[in-house]
Amino acid sequence: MAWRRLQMVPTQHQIQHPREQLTRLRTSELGAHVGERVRVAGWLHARRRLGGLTFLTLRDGWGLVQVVAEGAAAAALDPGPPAESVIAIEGVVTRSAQAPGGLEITAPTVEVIAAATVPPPVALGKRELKAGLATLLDTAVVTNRHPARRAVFRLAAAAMAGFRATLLERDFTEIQTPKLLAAATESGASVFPVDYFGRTAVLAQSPQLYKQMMVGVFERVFEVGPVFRAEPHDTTRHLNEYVSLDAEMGFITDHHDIMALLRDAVAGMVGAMRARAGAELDLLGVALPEVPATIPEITFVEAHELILARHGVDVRGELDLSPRDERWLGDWAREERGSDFLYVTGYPTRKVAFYAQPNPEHPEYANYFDLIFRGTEMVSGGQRRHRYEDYLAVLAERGLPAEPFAAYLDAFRYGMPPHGGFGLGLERFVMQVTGLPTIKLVSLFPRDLHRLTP
RNA sequence: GGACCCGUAGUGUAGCGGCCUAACACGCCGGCCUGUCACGCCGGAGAGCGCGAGUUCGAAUCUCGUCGGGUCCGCCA
Repeated sequence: MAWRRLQMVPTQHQIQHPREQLTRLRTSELGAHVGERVRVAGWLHARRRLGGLTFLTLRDGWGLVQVVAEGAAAAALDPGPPAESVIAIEGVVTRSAQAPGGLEITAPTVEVIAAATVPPPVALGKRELKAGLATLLDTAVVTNRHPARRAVFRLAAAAMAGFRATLLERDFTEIQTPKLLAAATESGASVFPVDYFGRTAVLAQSPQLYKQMMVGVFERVFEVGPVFRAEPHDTTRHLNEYVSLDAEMGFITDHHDIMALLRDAVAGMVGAMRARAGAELDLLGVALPEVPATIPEITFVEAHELILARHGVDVRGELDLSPRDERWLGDWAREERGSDFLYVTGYPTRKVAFYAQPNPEHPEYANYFDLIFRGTEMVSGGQRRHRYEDYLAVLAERGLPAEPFAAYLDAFRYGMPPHGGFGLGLERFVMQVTGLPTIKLVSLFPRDLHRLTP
């Protein structure tokens, strides 16, 4: 292992000009230190050797920087530590038109902090990762390091930050509801059972019931957290664990108040992606959507008529929209309304969850909406029922027992205002923004029908 | 749960009955190269074609089973 020679090579304790160890700078900070001798540390992203001249690319949590070694310094890097080894470099920040980004570090000394013991399974120093989905996911611990992969997750983080900021501005309180529950939060949905001290609990498939209860405490709440779905779905837009961005708010007139709130939340998410992750957007070549001041709205019934008129397919008897229908509606919104976003409102009451408030004038339709983003359903939301007796009636009508919902129903027994909210799938949003072909590439460690590791 | 597709070096692919003692690219190893930036050039190692059975004179190539992966639908975010 010839690179071990490096460990004998001068470290920061032995360099020619003994001094105290420099404070580590991030690669993103180097522009303010041109001409100074600095210390950077990170991963060995790439190496190009040209005889007496060696280029290293160092990657840290924020970016990349080129390091140029000549002469003896280059010889000391022959062959050097394997890719992805953790190294620290001290050298002079130099402005150079030839350097990527216009900056590079010259006259370096290289210290190996932790050598990689194997080469990465997929070459990480390339512009693109050449690996299939299964390889990418199975080796996510290292492939997620690639700048293009990391950028996706930074965008997700920016989206969450924008969501939080928007709701905090509007005096929402962030809450965390329990993920271990005694009973399913919504009827019919598949849940994961877990052993709870000898009893069977389930993983929360939605914060729905709890966030509604919390309207009784705070009026306005939101939550960013995981939800778990035991549905054995196997598609490019489903995960069995995903991040749900939930909001719930009291004293509304109807679902349109929620739709306006959601519009602002989405605009806040898009704005935060632009403000906080511009470099990542550039790297991925992502064009952010425009969020219209008012997102176009079409009713469920109108949507069916539209599909008949535009595509000659009669789905008027259906209780829902199929993925194909949603793609068609997305195309229509894009072409006819110039919007990537489209609200579909007024879903059939018997199709939506029991807590959905029916339209007072047309009780067969609910004050409910979906937000379609570029042809895929991204959000569901609406106005909830808020009267105790309405809940008793709907539970009875649907043949659901009241006992599992006792605490939930108590909230209404003790008085709740008209309220509503929504749940937005973070990964779906980021998938649609980035145009990635599968939602599994938007989750750090996706959980799907076949994958429980890593 | 239903329909369909695919499993070949570390990775991505080609080969689709004999020309395969399995090819190409990236990665890896060795050599040369002082401005690369998907560096370039030369050389090398690395798979016996997911696994099992069968058909055939002959199978990576055909059939069946099995395991693994994926796409679409249902359902949802």
